[in-house]
Amino acid sequence: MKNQVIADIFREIAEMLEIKDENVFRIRAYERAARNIESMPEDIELFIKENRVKDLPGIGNDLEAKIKEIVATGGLKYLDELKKDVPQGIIDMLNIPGVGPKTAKLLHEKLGIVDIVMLERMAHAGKIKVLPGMREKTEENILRGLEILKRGRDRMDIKTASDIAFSFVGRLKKLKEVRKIDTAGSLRRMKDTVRDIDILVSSEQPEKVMDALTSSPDIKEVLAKGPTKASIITKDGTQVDVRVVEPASYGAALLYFTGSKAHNIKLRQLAIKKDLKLSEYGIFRKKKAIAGKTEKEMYDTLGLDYIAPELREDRGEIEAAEKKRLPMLVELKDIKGDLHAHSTWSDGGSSIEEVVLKARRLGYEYIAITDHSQGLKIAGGLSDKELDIKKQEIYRLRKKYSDIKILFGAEVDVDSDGNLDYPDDILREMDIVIAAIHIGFKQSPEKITRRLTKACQNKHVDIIAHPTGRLWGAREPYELDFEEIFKVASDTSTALEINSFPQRLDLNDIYSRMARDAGVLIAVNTDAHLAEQLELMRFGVATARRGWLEKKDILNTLSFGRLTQKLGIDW
DNA sequence: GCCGTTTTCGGCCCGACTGTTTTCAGTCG
Repeated sequence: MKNQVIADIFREIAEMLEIKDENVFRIRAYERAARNIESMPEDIELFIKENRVKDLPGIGNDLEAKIKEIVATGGLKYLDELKKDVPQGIIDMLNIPGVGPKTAKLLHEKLGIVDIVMLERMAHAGKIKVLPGMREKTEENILRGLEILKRGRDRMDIKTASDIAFSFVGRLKKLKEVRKIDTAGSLRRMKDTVRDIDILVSSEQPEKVMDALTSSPDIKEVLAKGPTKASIITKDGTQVDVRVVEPASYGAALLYFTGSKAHNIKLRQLAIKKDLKLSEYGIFRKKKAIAGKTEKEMYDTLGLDYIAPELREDRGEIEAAEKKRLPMLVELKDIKGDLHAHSTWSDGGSSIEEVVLKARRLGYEYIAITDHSQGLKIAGGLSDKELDIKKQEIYRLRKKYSDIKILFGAEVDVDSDGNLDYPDDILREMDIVIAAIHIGFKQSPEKITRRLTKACQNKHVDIIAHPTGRLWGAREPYELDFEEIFKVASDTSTALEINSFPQRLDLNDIYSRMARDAGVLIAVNTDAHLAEQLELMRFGVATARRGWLEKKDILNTLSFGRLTQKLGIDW
């Protein structure tokens, strides 16, 4: 899977060409290609094999050759050539908020600045404000940008972002000038990680909203403030962008502010084809506004079905909406139960009963209690004797709560050779068996792939949990031969999991879609270690939606009766 | 560098905010 490598190289080229002040459209061509390749739901090597690389949008003769070179050699001569002309230090300066290619180039040419350390020294020494087109303010802004860069504008996981946005929206909502308010941006699209928080407000008195916002006590810094738009940094270092529009433009602004950028660009191109103009204020024929109040109205006017925010990544959703062939995306209410939850029997913090009670409150038909297996000592894995006692406890609770089905199962460790941590005669007794890797992450992709396919081939295994092992901010996903895994999972009717934990969300959107296309069933589980964490399901469902999944693609949308048939549970 | 039911040449999404300007370039989303 070289998609990301290729995208990174193209993006690097685009940055260098910007510094070299090349034709902007040539630069955009590289950026566009990078975006497309990065987000495509198939492996680009497949396209090379089938000689269809040029079928990809934004790829012509030249980029096709470059893609082939990267896949064949791992590098690109053209990039090496560019690197001779453009010092890495200038590229690094582009990471400073407020510094773009023009400024970086000027700083390099006039002051010989080659890295960020040197830039900071020069700024403090007052050498920048004497350059043409620069004064005190510019120098201050560069220093401020350096501070922001140092503090790190890292991405947050979706739940953290969601929580911050929730409290922010809550406060702004109380203003009497605020008519409507929504979060937008990648948070509304439910991307797994989010960099900054976008909020859209509808109001007839934008200035008052701006004033209230920028004078709020939990704000550390105001980056920009105009009559309708402001960017601020909160005390915990999160950037929040707020835009205020009039009600007549609310839908257009929500559409624009939700993005993605690629989705917006494509919509605007579509508008141009129809002799219309699309902006955040509406859709215009000549000068006359013909849509803008709601998003639905905007899509209608373009001849498109309404596209859910989770799909707006320019991954074929606009074409599908034109043909009225968008998927009927799965919804949270379609989920009938959670098939992966822990209890105090292993490393969970809630008793089985607490988990069951929570599951009932969520209206589930069933809940699986799947504690760790014996080998995983650090997580309090259960021996076969303990399993017996736990089973008795589950039987007792089944009698007490007859309105929910409590499944007896385990999250069984897959050892470094692909063997399961319980023998078959124990697994046979379980309603549900989840296999997962918790050790040996550093093995070669081939070996990890073999471990997982071997686990799939065990007839007792129903689900593979968090297949790539990613822990956002802590552990990179391990590389796998997905084609092979999907094939074996499909052949053996083993479901792959979307794990709803915000640091996991693994499988991710792209791989979920690939898995589904390969005929693999998906299970959306929480892996809850506390009863309350059963509520994380909405993030897993969001990831499934981003992967274009429908109700029928997901194991735990089945009623209990259908589930027992599917899994061969003897109830 | 890509792309084409007006085109193989001449286009390429649209607008807000800032700082330096005296009408606009640079940056960002």
